[in-house]
Amino acid sequence: MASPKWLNSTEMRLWRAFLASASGVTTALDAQLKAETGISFDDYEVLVFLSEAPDRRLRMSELSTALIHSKSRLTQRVDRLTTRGWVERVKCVEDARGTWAVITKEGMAAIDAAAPQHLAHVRESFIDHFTADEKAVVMKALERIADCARG
Amino acid sequence: MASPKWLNSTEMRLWRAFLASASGVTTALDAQLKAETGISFDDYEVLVFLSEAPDRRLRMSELSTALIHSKSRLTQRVDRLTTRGWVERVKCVEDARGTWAVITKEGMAAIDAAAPQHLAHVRESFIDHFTADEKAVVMKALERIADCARG
DNA sequence: CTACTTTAGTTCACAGTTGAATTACTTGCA
DNA sequence: TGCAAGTAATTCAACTGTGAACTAAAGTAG
Repeated sequence: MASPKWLNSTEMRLWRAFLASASGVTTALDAQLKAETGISFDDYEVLVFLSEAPDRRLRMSELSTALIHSKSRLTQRVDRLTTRGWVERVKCVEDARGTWAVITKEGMAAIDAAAPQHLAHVRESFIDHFTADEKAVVMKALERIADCARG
Repeated sequence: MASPKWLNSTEMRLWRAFLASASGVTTALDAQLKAETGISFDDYEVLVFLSEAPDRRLRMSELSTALIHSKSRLTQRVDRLTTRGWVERVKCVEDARGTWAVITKEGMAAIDAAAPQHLAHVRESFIDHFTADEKAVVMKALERIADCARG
C-alpha cells in the first residue's frame, strides 16, 4: 500500500479545504452561539453529549474521550458548568474512583433554548452547502476518518 | 429556500462526523508533529503560508485572515516564531502602519525538515481513507464551505 | 493478605487565547 | 489644508488549555 510521498493537487486542496472549513465553521458558530445564547460551542457540546446519554449522565473519562478533550480540560469545563448549575457531579457507586457528570434540568433547558438557533446556523454555514448525494458520500468518508482517529 | 428546522439523521451524522474527524485528526497531527519535530501544528501552518507566499512574506493581517486567527493571537504566535529565529518582522514601506512577517532561511529549513514526516501522517490519518472519487467530491464540497466562511 | 500495576480523576504551574483598549498611520471629504 | 473616520498592529488582564505530578481506589499475582 505504498502511497506516494507527496500529496497531488487534489489531495492538497482536499486537505486545505478540510482545515479551512473546520476552522471557519467552528469559529463562526462559536461566535454566534456566544452572542445569542451566552453558551460557548465547547459548553454546548458537553451538554449535548450528556443530554443524549442514558440517564443523562456520563463518566468523566467517557466524556473526555467522546469530546477528544484532555482529562484536565474536561475537569475544568465541568467545574464551570457546575457553577452555572447546568451539570452536577455524582460519586460513582460501582467504582469509588469514578465520577458521573449529570446534566441538570436547568442544563437541559439551556440547550433546548439554544438548539433551534444553533441548528439554523449549522444549516446555514454547513449543511445547506451540500447536495443530497454529497451528504451521503461525505458523511461516510468522514465517519471512516473519525472512527479511525478514535479506534 | 426554507430548509426544515431540524437535521435529519444523515445530516446529523454528517455534522457530527465533521466535528469529530476535524478534532481527532488535528489533535493527532499536533501531537505527532510536536513529538517528532518540536513544531506545533499552529506554528507549522504559519510557516507553510509564509513559505508559499510571494517573496516569502505576508502582512500580519493577511496572515491572520488566512489562518482564521485573531489579530492578537497572530501577534503573539509571530513573537514566538521570531524568538526561535524562524520568522522576521519587516516594517512595511508602502504603508507605515503595516508589518510584513517574513520566513527566514532557518524557518524554511525547519518546515522542509518536518514536511515529509508530517505529510506521511496527513496521508495516514486523512487522505488514505478516501477513494479517488470521494476525494474530488469532498474537496469540492468543503471548498465551497470554506469559501463561504471567508467571503 | 501484601505488594505491584493500572485506572479515574484532580491539581498546579506554565503556556496560549480572547477581546477590548490603545497607538500610530492612512483615507476621504469638505 | 485639516479633520473625522477607518485600518494595522500591539498591549494587557482575564480566561482557558496543557501536561506532568499527585491522590485514591481497583485489579492482579504470589
